[in-house]
Amino acid sequence: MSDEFRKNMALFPIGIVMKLTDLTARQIRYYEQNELVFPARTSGNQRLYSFNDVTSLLRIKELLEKGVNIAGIKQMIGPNANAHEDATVLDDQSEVKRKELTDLQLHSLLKQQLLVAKRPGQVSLIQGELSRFYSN
DNA sequence: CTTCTTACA
DNA sequence: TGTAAGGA
Repeated sequence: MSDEFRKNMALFPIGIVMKLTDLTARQIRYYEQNELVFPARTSGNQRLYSFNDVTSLLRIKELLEKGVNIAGIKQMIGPNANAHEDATVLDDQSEVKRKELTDLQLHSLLKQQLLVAKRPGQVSLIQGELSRFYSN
């Protein structure tokens, strides 16, 4: 029940989100304009994204690549953001989709840890191991 | 150096 | 979407 809290904690700036999602700052801000994501702001007006925001962006990216437009995505995000195939053009098996989402979160988590450990000084216990799985 | 907004190609 | 400009 407190896990949700951490997932909703506004933690990373747009630069990190760019690496995590492979989206440009332009795109990320654009999606925000269209109310697809709602990042928090720092006192200095800097955007801060939560884990959930990153996950949302990854999902948005997915849908966009499948040919769904902003308006379409907007409609299927608020109400029931869970596994739903709008019978029209979406083709996912609820079971498979759920696993993919979990994997994306895991992927983000690992990358996040890598990034956090990169700055301070090479004092990470997992640095070596994880480095072999990610190019960034 | 990173991010922000606005505006134009 | 990309990118330049001008400020924080």
